[in-house]
Amino acid sequence: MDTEALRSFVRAAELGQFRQAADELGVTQQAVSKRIAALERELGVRLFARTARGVELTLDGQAFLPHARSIAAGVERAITAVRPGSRALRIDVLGRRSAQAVVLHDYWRAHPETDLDVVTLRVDDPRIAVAAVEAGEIDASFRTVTDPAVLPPDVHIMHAFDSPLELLVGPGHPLASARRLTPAQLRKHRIWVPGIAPRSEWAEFYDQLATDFDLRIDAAGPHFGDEVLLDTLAESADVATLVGARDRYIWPADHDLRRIPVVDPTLVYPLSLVLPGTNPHPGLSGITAHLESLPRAPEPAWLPPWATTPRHGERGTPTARGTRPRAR
Amino acid sequence: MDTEALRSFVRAAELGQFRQAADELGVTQQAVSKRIAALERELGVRLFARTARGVELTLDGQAFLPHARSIAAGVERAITAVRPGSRALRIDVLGRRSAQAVVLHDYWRAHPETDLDVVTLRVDDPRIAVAAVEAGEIDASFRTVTDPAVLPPDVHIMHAFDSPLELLVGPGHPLASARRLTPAQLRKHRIWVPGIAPRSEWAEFYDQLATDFDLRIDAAGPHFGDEVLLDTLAESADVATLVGARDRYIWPADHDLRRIPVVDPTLVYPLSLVLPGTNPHPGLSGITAHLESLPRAPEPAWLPPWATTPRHGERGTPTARGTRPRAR
DNA sequence: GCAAGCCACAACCAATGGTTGTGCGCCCTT
DNA sequence: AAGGGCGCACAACCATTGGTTGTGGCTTGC
Repeated sequence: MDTEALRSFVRAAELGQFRQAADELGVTQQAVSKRIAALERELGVRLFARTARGVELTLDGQAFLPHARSIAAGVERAITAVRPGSRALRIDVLGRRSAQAVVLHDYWRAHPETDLDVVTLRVDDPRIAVAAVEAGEIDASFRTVTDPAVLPPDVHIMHAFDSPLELLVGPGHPLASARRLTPAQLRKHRIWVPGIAPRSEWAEFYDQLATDFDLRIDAAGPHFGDEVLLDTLAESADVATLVGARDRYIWPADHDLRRIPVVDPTLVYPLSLVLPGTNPHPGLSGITAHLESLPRAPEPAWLPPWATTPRHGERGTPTARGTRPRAR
Repeated sequence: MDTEALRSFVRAAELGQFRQAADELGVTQQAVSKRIAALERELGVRLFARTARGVELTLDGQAFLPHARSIAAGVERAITAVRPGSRALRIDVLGRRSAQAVVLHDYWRAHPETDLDVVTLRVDDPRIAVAAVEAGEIDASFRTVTDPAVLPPDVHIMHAFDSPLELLVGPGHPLASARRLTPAQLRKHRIWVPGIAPRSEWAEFYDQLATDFDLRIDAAGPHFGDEVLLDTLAESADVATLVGARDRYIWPADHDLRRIPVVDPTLVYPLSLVLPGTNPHPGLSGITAHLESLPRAPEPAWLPPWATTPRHGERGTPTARGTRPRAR
């Protein structure tokens, strides 16, 4: 099926004439006639009744019209999604089930008119993401640059939102029935976070976390996918992992996994957004405003030392907050 | 843009290989390669990065994929909407702004998975609608057959829902500030209902209404469209019309038209649905169940004598209720 | 009765979209 | 290091499509 034929059909149905539609579309009347005839042949039904003063829709044509409109609009959106120069807002997330994607989805549901495309760079190195933002291939990226020195001058970074961590354990784990946990209670338990690339933002985060609270965080081993991780957790009595509270993991109901909030202090993974300093995409301001409206994690909270952006309405360095949990 | 190329793109993106996609689609690998190349040329971007073991999506390809999926799904729905034999549920309404369309829209919003097409036969004669139902061109029609003798044996009719009437007047009309009106209060005022075909269900209804309540109902004159009617009402100090309470008329805000409920008794236009007795469309049962769940108009109510279907939970003939309003 | 307007058909031609055959590059094996 | 396997791209070829112009039939309105 040819989408040009669909557009011709829509226009002819709206105008009631092949001739006018043809003029608007810049082709001859005969071309429109052939396009419609081809559509009718392909569908096996008559779409128009030919009258003396033009055409009018048959019942099949009436039923077909809204679908044709919707397809033509979809084609339009698809083209704007990739059109070089003025394409739709494009944001890089680490995964479709991540809290980042959830936050973007929330924004899109509140502003459904936004042409927003969510993509994944499939690389761990934040420098590649920064380069992609700088080159304009993506309009923003949920990455953290722990060393601000690597940022080019026309690339900025902002705090996106706080992602409080929860412990994810199977039903046989000794902590499975806890309603909430403190970091101190995690001390003797093995926490397995596979698939962490060395020297990545996640590695640094877990290193710091393990040091500050004396935890047994095991980042070794390849990551065979979420399914393997979740299966392992479900069957094991001594393996736990940490997940973001807003991450959307999906597991079979019979796995009976439990998410347990960690509090006092809340362990916060601070997510950042890498953005271009010059010529940002016009749709980006809505996203940043939405991010700034999100509440920060509740106090007391622990954040890694490289989260140098001060929390709203606060003075002092977050590093000071980070090294020792502080009661509110 | 060719939708076959889009389907190829989606399948290739999902499988990560042109070869497999080509096998599934029943064409050669070279054909898929050419289709994708044509898409890329048309869009002006590269959709796939060619690797040694197949292909993987570029950022543009990632952004394009959900749109391509949505278009392909739309094409699928468009085809099922008209496919002879097993097409989508198709229901005839008198107009897109009528209460009938509103009720169908309500149903569809509650059951968005329903493939439902709303069409309009554009004829006044209910016998044509009955013939269309009998022939299977439409699956149901919101028409009223006042003489059941014309119904073929395999076509049925059911009460659909009650449509209480409201008076629609401009700001200069003497009744414009009323909160509600009784039929007796309408007696001296001219009520204009243009575009009523003689001997149609509407003509019979208004005839009966005028007789029973001694009203001045003027059904003469051609109907030049809703805009003309609404403009006339807005400017006139002595013309009013009747509209269904759920009809969706749209008028400019500065027209300042008012809808005034008519009560004591409520004037009810009883809408019916014409359906086939044999081989009804499988999706029809949901519609009829929805219609039966709708509340009847509040008592006291006036209905035309030919509304012979007894109201739920009532005995006796509605004709008796019709000739004289009865208090609850 | 005739002119005007609109759609369909015919003839023609360029371009498309499919095929088969082949070449190139990468990975993995030996 | 060499070679086979695999997967995509390019070339050549051909049937079909999708555009054009020209024309005819039909209805409508003057």
